Amino acid sequence: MDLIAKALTKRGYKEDDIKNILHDLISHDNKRKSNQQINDDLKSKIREYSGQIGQLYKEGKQDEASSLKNEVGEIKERIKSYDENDKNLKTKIDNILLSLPNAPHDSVPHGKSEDDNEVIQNWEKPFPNLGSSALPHWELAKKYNIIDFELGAFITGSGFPLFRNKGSKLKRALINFFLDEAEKAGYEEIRPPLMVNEASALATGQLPDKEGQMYHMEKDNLYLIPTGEVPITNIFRNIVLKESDFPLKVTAYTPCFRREAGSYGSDVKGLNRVHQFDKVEIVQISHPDDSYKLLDQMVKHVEELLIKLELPYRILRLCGGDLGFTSALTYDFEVFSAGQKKWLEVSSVSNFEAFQTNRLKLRYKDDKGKTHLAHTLNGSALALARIVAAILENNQTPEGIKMPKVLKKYLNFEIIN
RNA sequence: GGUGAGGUGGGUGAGUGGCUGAAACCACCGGUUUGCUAAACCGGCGUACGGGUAACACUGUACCGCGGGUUCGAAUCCCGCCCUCACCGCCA
Repeated sequence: MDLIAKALTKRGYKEDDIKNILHDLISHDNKRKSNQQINDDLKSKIREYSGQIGQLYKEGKQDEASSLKNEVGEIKERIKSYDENDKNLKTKIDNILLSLPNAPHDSVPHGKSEDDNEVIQNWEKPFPNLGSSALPHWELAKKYNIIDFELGAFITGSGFPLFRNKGSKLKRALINFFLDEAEKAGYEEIRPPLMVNEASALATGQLPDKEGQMYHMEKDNLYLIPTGEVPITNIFRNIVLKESDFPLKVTAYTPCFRREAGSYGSDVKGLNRVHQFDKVEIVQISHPDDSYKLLDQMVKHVEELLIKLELPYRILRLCGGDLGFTSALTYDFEVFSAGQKKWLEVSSVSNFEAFQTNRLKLRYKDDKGKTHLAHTLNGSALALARIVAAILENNQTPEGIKMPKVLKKYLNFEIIN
């Protein structure tokens, strides 16, 4: 309970709210326990009696049997109310628990908003010097006819850009590059469904927290995935692993769909924030003892990608107030996009500890045969839209936009002009 | 979408409404035995929520796809839903 209070405080909950939540939780739970004890006793009585009734019938003692029957009938009435009570309490408890965010790791800084995030690794080298003629990516996109925002808006709506020509090829190249790098790092590549059911969305914690951020198909009660994390992690729903299975590493390229309700202004200009974007996601299922070591590994992996793409980047540790609902510790990666002179978030690498596995029922047996919850981690490696924006802006020259060398083997051109 | 069959423990697979938390076999774990291996034999082998314990042990309840119902009593009967398989229809 102290842990919950501490966790919520760090996330910026008000003291009174915390008190109320805890009070409800404890009193409901106590009630449920005492309830269950009485109820179990009653049920056990019924089992005993019905056994006896059967016996009595065999012996032909109808009268005794029917008087017992009456007694069972009375007990059943009582059980009914206990059962109902139990159900109510359980849904109350579940609702509270589902609404509680994960507990932040000790290293998570205090703070209310993104302004309080801690820069743990800054960019020390100079930024690209483009002079005064530098264009933002949406103008470059138009100039070279590689992304058509208007056409995307015409077909679907704003925030659904249409990539064409070398823009389209650049995306394909990046996806292949990211997947190849993930494979080299030992991740199994999969192609998951892009829609998930309610159970899956609950298990990874998108529901109930992100209800309004997902596209929902009411008719079939399916959700368009907001990130590959959801289908990938749900591979492991309801599974008991052996200790020797760890770590499990899976990667996938998927489009991601987000409603981004409430966003506006320069934040959503061009590729900065879109409703559909491509992402290569990496996920690890870990032994609890190793998860922070693996988190560092994943951070390293993402950093390596940015270095290879020759993009200026910095790494932030999210503060309590900015930390995602499901995460215990998150590192964000931002790249500097020189046309806008702006940091763009391109990756988020998180350790969820047992938050998701609790909902997933993803456990493992230790050598004594006891089951424990595993840990889950994931990260974007990487999210495409903003990477494309940064590549376009940072690499622009009077002759055209130069492609990063590392993409050479994936592209049949070296410059967009 | 239509019709039919089916969903039982890690797997295969029994199961007349009470003696079934569930046979048997396989897998798995522990043990005995024979030079090793193999085999044979013996024992163990689910999850959740309670009680209990220092921790075990032990113990109550629930769970045979999910949710309801009938009954003194349900894996077993009834209803709804979901899923799987087969065939048909439609279709990239």
